[in-house]
Amino acid sequence: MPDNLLDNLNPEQREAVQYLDKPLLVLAGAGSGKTRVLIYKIAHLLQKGLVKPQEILAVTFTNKAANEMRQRAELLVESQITGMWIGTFHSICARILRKEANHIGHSRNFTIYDVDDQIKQIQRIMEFLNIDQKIVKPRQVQYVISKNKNKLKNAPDFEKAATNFIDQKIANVFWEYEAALSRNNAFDFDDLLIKPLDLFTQNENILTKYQDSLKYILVDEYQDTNRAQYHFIKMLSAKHRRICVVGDEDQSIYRWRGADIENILSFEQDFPDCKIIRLEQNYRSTQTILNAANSLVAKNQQRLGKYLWSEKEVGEQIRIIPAPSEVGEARHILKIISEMQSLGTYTLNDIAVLYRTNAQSRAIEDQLRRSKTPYKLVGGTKFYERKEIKDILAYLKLLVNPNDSVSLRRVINFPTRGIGEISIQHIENFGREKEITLYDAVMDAETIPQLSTAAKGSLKHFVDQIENFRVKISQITAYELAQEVIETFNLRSQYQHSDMFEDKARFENVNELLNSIAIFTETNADDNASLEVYLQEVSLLTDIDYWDPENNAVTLMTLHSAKGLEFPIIIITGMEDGLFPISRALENDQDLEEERRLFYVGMTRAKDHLFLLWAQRRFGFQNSEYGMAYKNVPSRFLKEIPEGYIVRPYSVQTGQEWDRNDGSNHRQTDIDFYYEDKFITLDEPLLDYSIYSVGQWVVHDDFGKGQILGIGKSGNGTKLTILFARNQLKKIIAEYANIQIVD
DNA sequence: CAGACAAGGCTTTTT
DNA sequence: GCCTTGTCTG
Repeated sequence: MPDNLLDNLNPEQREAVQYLDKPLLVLAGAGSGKTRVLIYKIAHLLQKGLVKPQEILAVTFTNKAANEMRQRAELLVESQITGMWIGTFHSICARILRKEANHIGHSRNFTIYDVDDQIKQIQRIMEFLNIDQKIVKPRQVQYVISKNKNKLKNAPDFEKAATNFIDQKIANVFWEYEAALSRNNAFDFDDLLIKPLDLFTQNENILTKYQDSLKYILVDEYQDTNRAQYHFIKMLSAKHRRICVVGDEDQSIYRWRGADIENILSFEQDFPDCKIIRLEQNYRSTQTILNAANSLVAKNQQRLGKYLWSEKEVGEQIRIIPAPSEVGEARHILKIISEMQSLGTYTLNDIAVLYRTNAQSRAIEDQLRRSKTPYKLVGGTKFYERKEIKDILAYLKLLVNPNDSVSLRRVINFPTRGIGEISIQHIENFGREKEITLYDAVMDAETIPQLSTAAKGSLKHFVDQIENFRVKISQITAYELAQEVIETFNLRSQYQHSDMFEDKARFENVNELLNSIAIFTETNADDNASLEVYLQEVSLLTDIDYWDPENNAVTLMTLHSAKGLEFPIIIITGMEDGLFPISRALENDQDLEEERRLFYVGMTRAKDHLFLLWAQRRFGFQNSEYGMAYKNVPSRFLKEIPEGYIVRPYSVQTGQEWDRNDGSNHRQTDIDFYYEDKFITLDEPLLDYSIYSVGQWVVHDDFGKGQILGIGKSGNGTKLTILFARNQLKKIIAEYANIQIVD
């Protein structure tokens, strides 16, 4: 164990590590070594023998960060750290609920519902309550319920506040929803945070137990805590008050999820005797990048304020690059990648492409694939949300928790066993009458008069199979069980002999899932290797937890996912008003400030080079029209960066600017422009599956000359959106109309 | 009751 | 534009 543990820290970091007995707020700017402080603090506490590992509660933002933190602390103290409470709020709360479930009417084998499960449950309730799902949308109901639970408002609270018809309906669903989850022995994501609060409030002895045993509390990314999380740590630290929160109000980007920036802004009021330490030296970015980011975020009103400085070199200017379209933007990314690689100091791992919305990845992926550039995509369709994976997990969840009616409904006729929607209705009605769970109703299928003999036989067989497996849970490993379940119910073989590309991918995904269960079984000690723990942990994993920084490839992800990471080269795409900042945030200052913080987070991920790209036209939804290309205006944030830090290319737009409201026949010329003294031509067709391309001029028999604004499919035909003279916007099927391309 | 096809809705960001 | 959902047909 090294005695000079603290020598690697700067004075402020060292002070933060050694300040132990009172509440501490560390305001840590981007790249100022806050993770370092947390790791050294854990190591320091353990090395001095001040606390035992199981007496530390350390909350991180991702599971991945938790693992890394533990491993790096282990390196410092030169021994294994076991038993420490480290993880995300959600995983720590799940751990507590597992231990204490019986005190709040659940058992430890509870199921965790994701948004998809929640919506399924809500739909069933709405069917039961005869609420028209076209008028009140289940997705909306889920959103409202979650939003309220986030604010610690329960069904009675919501009902009291409900004034209009729709809210009253939602209130009814809210009540039923809570009852259903309770019957199902299930928690949703919000419950994981709320239920421990109920537990602590209702059982003072349990609260005391945790207050006494968790002697030191550390919270990372404090600016992104919500009300429930705030109460959670406040309750636990109330007695000993040995709490250290680390955060940066300028990086608060989860307001939409209930995060309350007030939690960090008002920490001083909550803990009047607290100490505040500012970490303002940035070790990550060049002075140019840092100064530009500082200037940007200084436009925000809601902040405590700090000014980051760096001893790193001035570095290259930030490059702003306009592209004609999202395809052009993607091609610029290729150019940047090859230019950066030609410097000889960077690998593909050093490059990340960031964007505001997941949908933007498509065009970029497309170009990367064509140029055979390896890339890794974070986010999008998450692994555990894929149908084939959810099917298998639903079987496993049902085995562990037969009360879970959402999972039961998912698998009761998959693979098909002749139990259709009508039969399920009969079973449900029966269960409701007898006040028994859906699974118990299925077990009693024999006595349900409305069911056909075939259905009864099929259900009997199904129940026998499930019961058989339930006995095995305690006898064989989670991996063996999953394997047998997959074999028995044909959950893999049905994808095996298919020629379809999707099925091949599904087959591989099933193998990958089995692999992950195998790893879990191997790496966890007996009592923690149970199927129930696996299922609960897996529900809380996110895509970033799988991101492999080693595997040599460019990383693609949302700006949100990039939080906490750093790369030598950052390319931020879609710097357009309406996309970033996103249109919905333009309406109020608070949302706009959050967008600005998000941009700040993106900029400060960069160590050496920063590129900001925008597309003059972009396909996709905009102005509530889909599949259309619209002219974009560069992001207002670009103007907020002082000119000295940026370099803009010279665009050779010889013609007038493109304007879809202008019926005149000028040709689009923004395909070509100068960039850093080089003349770049993007002369490949934008969409190579069609002889048509966006921007092309065509002649139509009736409408005359027009310009193609959008290309799409309609059945087997090609649907063209064309702007003709006198502002006539027409959608035309190319194969039926007589369209000539004008050169 | 299951598969095929058409219409409708929808995108911020995620535990 | 895409994906999910609903409806029609065998």
